[in-house]
Amino acid sequence: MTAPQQPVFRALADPTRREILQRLTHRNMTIGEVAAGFEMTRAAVKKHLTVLSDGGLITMTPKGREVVTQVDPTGFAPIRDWLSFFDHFWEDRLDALKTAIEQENEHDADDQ
Amino acid sequence: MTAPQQPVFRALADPTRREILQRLTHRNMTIGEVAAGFEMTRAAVKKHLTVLSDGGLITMTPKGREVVTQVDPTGFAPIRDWLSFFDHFWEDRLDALKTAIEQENEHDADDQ
DNA sequence: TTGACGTGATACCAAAAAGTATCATATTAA
DNA sequence: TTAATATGATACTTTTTGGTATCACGTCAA
Repeated sequence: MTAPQQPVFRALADPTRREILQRLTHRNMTIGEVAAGFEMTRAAVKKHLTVLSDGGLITMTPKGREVVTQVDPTGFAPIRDWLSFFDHFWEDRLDALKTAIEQENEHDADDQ
Repeated sequence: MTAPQQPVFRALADPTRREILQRLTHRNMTIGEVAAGFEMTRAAVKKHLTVLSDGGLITMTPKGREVVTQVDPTGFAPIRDWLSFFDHFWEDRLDALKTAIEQENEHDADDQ
C-alpha cells in the first residue's frame, strides 16, 4: 500500500487543470463545453482532461457521441492521505513541545 | 487574496521532492546530508531544495559554511485552502442530496 | 442517406524541467 | 596559512510536458 499518488500530484500541478476541476464542480460538461471555456485548442484541453482522468480526479462517460466529464470526489483521497502524514507529524511535535514546556515549568518551580 | 499556490503544487509534483519532505520531518539536514540520501548529484538535489523553498515548504538557514534545511508546516496552507474549496462543495452537495431524500420520503408517506 | 458534429488518435513543435559537469567562493580545521 | 569541506553558480544535455495541426471514426439530424 505505497504511494500511487504520483498521477494525482501530477494532475494538480498545472493551473489549467486546477481551473478545469473548479469549473466542473459547478456543472458537468462535455469535452467540447470544457474546451469552449479556454483559449487553447480542443486537443490541448482534452489532453488535460486525460491527465485529470489518469489522476482519478474526474470521470469521463460517453453519452451518445459526446463525453460527459465530472469531478470524482474520491480522487482527492491520495493527496489528503499524503498530507495527513504531516498532520500527524505536527501533532506529535506539538505534543513533544507541550511536554517540554511543562517540564520546563516544573524545573522553574523547583528553582524557586 | 487569490491563488499564488502554483509554486506549492509545482513543488509537490515531483516524487523526489515529496520524499525529501518526508525525510526532513524526521530530522533537519544540511544540503549535503539530504543529497547523500539520493543517487543523483548534489546539484540536482539542491535544485529540488530550491523548488521546495520557492514553494514555501522548507526553509534554508545558513549555519557557518553549511545550510540547514527544515520543513515549514505553514507552507502547506495554500494546498489545504485549495482543497477546502472542494470540501465545501461536497458538503453542500451532500446537504442538497439529504434534503432531496427527505422530501422523497415525505412524498412516499403521502402516497400511502 | 448524407452531411454536420463531437470525439479519438497521431505526428510534430517549443518550452520547461530534471539532471550532469565544472568552476568559483566562503568557511573550518590542521 | 593552507588545505579540505560545503555550498553557489553557470552552462549544457536530455526528457517531459503543454500545445498545435491534421485526419479518421462514430453518431445524430435533416
